[in-house]
Amino acid sequence: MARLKHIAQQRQEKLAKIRGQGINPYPHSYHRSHTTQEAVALYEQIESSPQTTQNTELSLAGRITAIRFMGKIAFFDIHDSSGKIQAFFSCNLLGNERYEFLHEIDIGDIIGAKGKLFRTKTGEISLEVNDFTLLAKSLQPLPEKWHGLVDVEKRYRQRYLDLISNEETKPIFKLRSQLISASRQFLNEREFIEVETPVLQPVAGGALARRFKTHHQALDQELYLRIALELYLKRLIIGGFDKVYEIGRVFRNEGISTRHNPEFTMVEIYEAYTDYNDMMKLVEDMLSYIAKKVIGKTEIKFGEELINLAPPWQRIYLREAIKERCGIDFEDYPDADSLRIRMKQLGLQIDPNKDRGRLVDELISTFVEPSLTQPTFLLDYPIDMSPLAKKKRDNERLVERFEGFIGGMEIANAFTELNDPLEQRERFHQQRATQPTELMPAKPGDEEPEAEAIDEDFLQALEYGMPPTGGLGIGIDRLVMLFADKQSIREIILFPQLKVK
RNA sequence: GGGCCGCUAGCUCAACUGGCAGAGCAGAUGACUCUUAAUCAUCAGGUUCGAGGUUCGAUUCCUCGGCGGCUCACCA
Repeated sequence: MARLKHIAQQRQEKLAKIRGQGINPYPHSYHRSHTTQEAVALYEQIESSPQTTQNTELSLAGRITAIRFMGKIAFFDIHDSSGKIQAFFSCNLLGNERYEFLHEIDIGDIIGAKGKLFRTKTGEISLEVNDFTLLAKSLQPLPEKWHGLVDVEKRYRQRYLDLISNEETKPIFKLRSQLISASRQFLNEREFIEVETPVLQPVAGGALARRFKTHHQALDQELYLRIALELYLKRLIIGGFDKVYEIGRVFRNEGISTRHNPEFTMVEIYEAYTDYNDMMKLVEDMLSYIAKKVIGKTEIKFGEELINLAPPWQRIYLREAIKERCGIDFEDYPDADSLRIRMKQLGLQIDPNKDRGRLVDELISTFVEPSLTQPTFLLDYPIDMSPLAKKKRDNERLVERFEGFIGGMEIANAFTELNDPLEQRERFHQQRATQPTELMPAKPGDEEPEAEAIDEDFLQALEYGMPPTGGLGIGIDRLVMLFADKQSIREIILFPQLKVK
């Protein structure tokens, strides 16, 4: 009883009272004729065309978010997913008994109401209710009406309350939905086919990240949650689907931050007989298509910046970008040790376990990434950090890879896919050899090394022959952050990962 | 995992240098036939995140722990 406090207890008493009157506080269904938004639009239309003064009865339903009694009349605010409308109740119209029953209704309850639309003296379109039905009794008090729910932790843990009481939350997730939907449209229009590949994988590859491990009982087999979509989508290219994509969740067992959630959504796109140049074109076209579709223009505001997504985006060679910003030409440092020494000279604190690829990555994120506000492609990465990309046509130490940056965030990653099965095998082995220790089992008690079991099944697939292919990955969450102008990934994921209390 | 900051009524926030833990909203009761952060009157509502410690006395100071925010590391 201490936990089920005062208000909840009072509401339970009301609930019992309602049941005592033979009323079911949780009926099975209710047929509404309009959403609140449709109702408001309907009345505006009726007003603007005087000849059709037909004002018919309609029925609405939603959650009560405010109650204002004024003696023998009352005003309730009713919210549904489309918006809000005011309901007007009067003792005259409802009769004493039904009017009195209104006192059993609380803020937070769901009701259905029938009546005709009108404008109040102060000009608000309202429903003059001649009949109403309780559809669900609420037993918990809602957050305060004026400030809403401010406590960030509660907003994430009880997202439904955030959605109910903070008006600005719902549009973010509508935007997210539209963005994903526009991505599908774009790709479908270009005759890509959408596929679904395993989330549970015996060998989770395609990226460098710690995995989540799980176990299948019946098979008595270890499985991993996927960390990328890549290796299965390439199998489909080999299988003869020339244009495939998948939008799906991937899982990375890494740190959590304002830009990282353990599970996040990626779209990966593969197209046979293209290379990374074609993929650049695809990213530009796709993002400006999405922008036009979702917000009607290619300019977006992100923080203080105005970003224009219209193609063509700036293209910079990675080597030049790094050299320009910190004076280091990574081509002068062919191994991790020499590069590390050079970086230490700049006052950087360097993790001694980092291999050359990771050191270059650190140069990017320290010196280059933050300044890439306008859409920019960084081109041609060192081979060390890209085991799945094909070498440059004229440089053995670089691969045909680009990353797309917007608003200082990495949004896209793409390469001309490596399709030489023997070289791929060799690169996997090299990668495993330089694997930093932190990807190895953390505790001595852990079983087999987690890092880089080689995906033999994938290598076998490659041996059957994969056409030259361009591949592209786009982080949907980052894209939503950009479009929603949010600096934290938790604001654009409905239920971000939090510790269990 | 490290650093900094935060946690007080259902919600939003106060409480000076350590001295009786308070307000608004939400709730209950009453008044009110056009309100909309309705208004007015009355009432109720607390393990001050948890456990220790210092003190005559702790929301306040100290230690440990929990959860969160920002940030660094890892990563995308």
